[in-house]
Amino acid sequence: MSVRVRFAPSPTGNVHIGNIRTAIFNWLFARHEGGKFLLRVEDTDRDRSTPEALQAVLDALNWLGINYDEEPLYQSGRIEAHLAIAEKLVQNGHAYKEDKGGTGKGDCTIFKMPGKDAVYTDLVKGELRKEAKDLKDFVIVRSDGTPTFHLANIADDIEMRITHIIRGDDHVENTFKHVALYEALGVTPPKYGHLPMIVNAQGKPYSKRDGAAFVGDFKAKGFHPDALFNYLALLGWSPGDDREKMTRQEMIEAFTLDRVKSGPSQMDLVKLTHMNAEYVAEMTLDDFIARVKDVLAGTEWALNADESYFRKVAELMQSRTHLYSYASGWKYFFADDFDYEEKPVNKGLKKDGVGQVLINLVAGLEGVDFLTAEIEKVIHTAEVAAGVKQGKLNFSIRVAVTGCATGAGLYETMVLLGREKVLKRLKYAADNFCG
RNA sequence: GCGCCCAUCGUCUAUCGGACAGGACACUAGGUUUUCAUCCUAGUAAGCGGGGUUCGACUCCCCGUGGGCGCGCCA
Repeated sequence: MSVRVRFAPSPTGNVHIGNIRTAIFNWLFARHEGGKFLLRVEDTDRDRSTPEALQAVLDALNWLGINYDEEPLYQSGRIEAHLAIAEKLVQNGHAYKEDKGGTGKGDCTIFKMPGKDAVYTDLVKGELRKEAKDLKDFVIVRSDGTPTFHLANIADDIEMRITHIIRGDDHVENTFKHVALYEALGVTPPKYGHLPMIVNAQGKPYSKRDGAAFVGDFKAKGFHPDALFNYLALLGWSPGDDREKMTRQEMIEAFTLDRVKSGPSQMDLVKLTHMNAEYVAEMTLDDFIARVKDVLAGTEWALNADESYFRKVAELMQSRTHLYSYASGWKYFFADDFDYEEKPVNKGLKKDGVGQVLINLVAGLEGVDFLTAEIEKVIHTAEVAAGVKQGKLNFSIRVAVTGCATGAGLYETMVLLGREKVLKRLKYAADNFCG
């Protein structure tokens, strides 16, 4: 029997990070087993399930490279089928109709639990059992005639011939109900595996308040999809050795559910960022430029930039770009109206004597070839003249020329900027910031 | 409240009874005879507590503690 798994999002426009990790584990499992990864769109909430919302979900999957097999199943088109199954259960004597709780809203259809202890073996948690007294009958069709989650869920899983259900931890208790439903229908239940949840620093479910929570947020913040995928795959799962940065293929080969941890894991944006930096550092320059330009779309100085000059800047900055969004700080390479950061200015420029040193530097830099070695010599000479230690002046010069405290190699940055801009900014800084 | 699940450095994790509990992020200290968000080196840091089982326990069992999840005509 070949493996068939599914990802079943509700198209509400956003895909939560916990849900996408579930998708990743399902996908990895399917690819590892040589099976199918299917998509089911749970669009029964007609108000929220707009075409745009569905497209957002599809975009998120596509962005992360999570491809699916076969045509998606739309749950909204299957209500008749769901109800037919409920009717069959009533006829079999496995379900009954009743005005539950005496609401006066009319009868709903209730599934009758078999009244025996339930047990199943979870692919990640092991054998789980529940006593009959803790298993209550539950509604499968509401009094307004609409099927509930439980009914729709198993009906569609049967229709899609799903063999393994890998889903969030919060569904463990439901599994006893679902298995009972399968058995009442005379269908062999699929295997279940429940994934622990992703929590925040407080141990609570990871949410929007903890920073980025939806796939789109990570894209907007400048994360590379492969890095997010890799990081999420390792949250709760490990290949068993010390590998962390892995290719898709390596993850597929190593992925098994018995290596999934059963306790919750805390999301660490700092570590994700580090992993992202590794992906960025090793990609080709062309790819890097394309991604960065995507982030910079709509930014005037970037749009108007000279191609080959932009390329040089990107080359210089790639290894220090942890997130694509860092590129928004490259403005000083392209335009003179960049912002000077307050702290570095206070620390590097607003000190006695710095202004004069910068002015002296202008004179020194006017007469030499504008190359790193020559620039270095001039700066050293200036340092000796000012009686400061070698390298001491670099920070002030950097702030004067770029407005930032950090960046690529100072001399390389100056060469790229060119003599004209450098001298102009040195003078500007001396005049405007230094005492 | 009842039921189920979980428990290794601050965080993500390795270890599936047997040598100094390993790696990564973060942090700290050096180095790269220039900054630095890159790179290199080193260091700090963990088995929740109590009982067992065993020659031997992080690993198995029990109790406690802590945390998570569930207990809807929500999904």
